[in-house]
Amino acid sequence: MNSKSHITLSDIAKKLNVSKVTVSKALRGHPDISKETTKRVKKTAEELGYTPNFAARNLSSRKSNTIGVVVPKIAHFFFSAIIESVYDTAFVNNYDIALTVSQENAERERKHVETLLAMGVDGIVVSVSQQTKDKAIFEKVLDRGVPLVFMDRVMEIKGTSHVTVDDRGGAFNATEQAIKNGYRRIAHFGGYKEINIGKNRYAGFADAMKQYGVPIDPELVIYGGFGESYGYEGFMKLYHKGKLPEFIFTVTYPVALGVYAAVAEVGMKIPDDIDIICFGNSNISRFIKPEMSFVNQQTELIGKTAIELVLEHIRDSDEFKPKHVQIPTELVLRETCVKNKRVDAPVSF
Amino acid sequence: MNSKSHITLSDIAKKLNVSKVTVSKALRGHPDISKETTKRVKKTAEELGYTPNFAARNLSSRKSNTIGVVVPKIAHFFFSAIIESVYDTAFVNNYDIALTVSQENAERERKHVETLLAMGVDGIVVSVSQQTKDKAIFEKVLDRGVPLVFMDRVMEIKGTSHVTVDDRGGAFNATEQAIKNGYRRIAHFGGYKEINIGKNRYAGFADAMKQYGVPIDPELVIYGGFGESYGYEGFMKLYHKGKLPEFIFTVTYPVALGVYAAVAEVGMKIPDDIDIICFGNSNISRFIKPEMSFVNQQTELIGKTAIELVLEHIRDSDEFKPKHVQIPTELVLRETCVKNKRVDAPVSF
DNA sequence: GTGAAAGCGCTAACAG
DNA sequence: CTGTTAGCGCTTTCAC
Repeated sequence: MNSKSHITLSDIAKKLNVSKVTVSKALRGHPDISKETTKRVKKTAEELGYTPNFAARNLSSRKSNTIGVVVPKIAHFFFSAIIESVYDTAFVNNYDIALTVSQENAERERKHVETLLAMGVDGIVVSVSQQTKDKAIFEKVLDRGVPLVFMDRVMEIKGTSHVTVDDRGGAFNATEQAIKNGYRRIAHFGGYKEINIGKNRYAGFADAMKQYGVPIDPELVIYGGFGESYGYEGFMKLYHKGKLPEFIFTVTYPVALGVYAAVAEVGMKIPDDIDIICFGNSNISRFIKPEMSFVNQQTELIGKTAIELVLEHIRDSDEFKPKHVQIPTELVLRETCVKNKRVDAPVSF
Repeated sequence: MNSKSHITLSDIAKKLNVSKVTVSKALRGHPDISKETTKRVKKTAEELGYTPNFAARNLSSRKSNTIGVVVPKIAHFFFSAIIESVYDTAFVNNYDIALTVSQENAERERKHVETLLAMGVDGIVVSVSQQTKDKAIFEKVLDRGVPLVFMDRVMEIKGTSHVTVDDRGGAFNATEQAIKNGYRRIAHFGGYKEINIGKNRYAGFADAMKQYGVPIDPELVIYGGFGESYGYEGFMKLYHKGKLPEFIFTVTYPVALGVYAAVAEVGMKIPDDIDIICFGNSNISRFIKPEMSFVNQQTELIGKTAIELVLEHIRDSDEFKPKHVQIPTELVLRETCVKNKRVDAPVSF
């Protein structure tokens, strides 16, 4: 704000010879006010170039019409896709978004939540950082009576809603697909096992291996992170050990991309020399050859659902019971994980 | 907000037998207040779980400590990288960011700017949508005395600062590199020519072609958009026409990625059958083989500079003269655009 | 259908 | 160093 004098409700009121209250109500389309007056008010507001003052509005109404969001990262397809959907969903519902980025840092996350509270947001949506252990700040949110929804990366706290992906089921399907193609030496690049998605995707992998009686080789289960470099390094480690698997199931698309690069570097070919599938997707996957098969996690739906859940909670704040929504996955087959490995000795179940 | 009663300044004041003002000042570390009192105040604030009310603070101080940002898209590396840097820079300066997304829609952009004004942000940073023609909303921002900075995609409006990339110079360097490698039939996939970056990158391309006396074949200059699909379609169009160039210079990394996919599909090889370079980069480029050479536009620096410029303007609102900062580019050579096309007939200049 | 009074929680300006 | 007074611009009763 600055020196320039602003037009306020009173200015409009004066000009129209009505009270502030009438103007305020008219501007918000309150049914108290006659169509006639409402029209006149809106017209002069327009003419005068009136801009409402949200700080004043929020202070007196004790609502902000804003949903606070905390994500660990932006510059990664998974999150940026979710965020875009979060913004779109808020937009159609006439809500604003206050977005903050923790950069995978728990302390920064805590500060951001404090800020959102101070801003008086009507609800908060969080995807926690990799570090986050302490629940205190989230309990503070609940204490304040602010609806809280976790998205993808969750904390188990009573009173909060969750939107998660069916990680275990999706991982099961991917692994099963590999097994049905005849693969037996199957590796899993799992990200971080401390985080729910790492844990659950491993579980789905293990489920499938067990169900089909395929042994898990612990040396082929590799952790380290969710980014490209971990895929690259993981592959190289196995390669240099001389312990290459026939197949790799990765916890994220970026990890798989790292594997692509490593495989190319050592002069091997996907899917003939080593085959692969991943959990998740990317906007560019259509343009990376061979086009990878993947477990689709419907990012758009995740963001949309999270926002709709907070809104539901906000609007229904007495009745609302926290919900745990699980977004189903879809196995999408492209050019990897589609050929039968052992043509000479087909397996059937 | 909700039923739960909040702790306010008065509560702390009462408990400590001082006035609200003292508490307010102490909490903000105002030098008026003694160390002793400040300490006590902060301690009880902590104990009581005090959360400041920004709406009240903003209303009374007429500042929001927030910078509004409008970008056309999030789920694209270029913007998400800038946004991350915008957030980081604001964070170290103790400012909040109010981010909005226009989705390349001028009307939505206008609404978002109105919202930011209503929120009373202290400054605004905008990267305009592809559609934007009307300057009115931005002039309104200036009218209100709110500092305005354009970032990458700019509008020519007096009183605003600009952060742009040296598009023309970078495009020149890329094209020159191709020419020096012996290429003559050079195509340019240029995005949209209506937008400054499309215009300027073409200009740099044309500069180089002219300077080295290489004719531009109009059929090899293709427009359509900044995304992958335009690269794919552009290549296919030329391919089916039987008018393939030796070399393509693309306006963005995604466009080049589309070309990669198309080239692979028709069974050709980069860089041997057709060579390429692009303007811009992506977080995944290291993992796409052959690794593309590119014009680096230092996304991080763009976001950082934009925020620093608004802050400078905000802090110095009388003295400040709008600045036009141009971020230099760097030609980064990897595995494309590095071999001399005509080994038998080397060219020199 | 309209308006008067009161106050949201905080900070600015000044006085002591 | 501390406190008093006033008011930011709006919405919420509740009376008319």
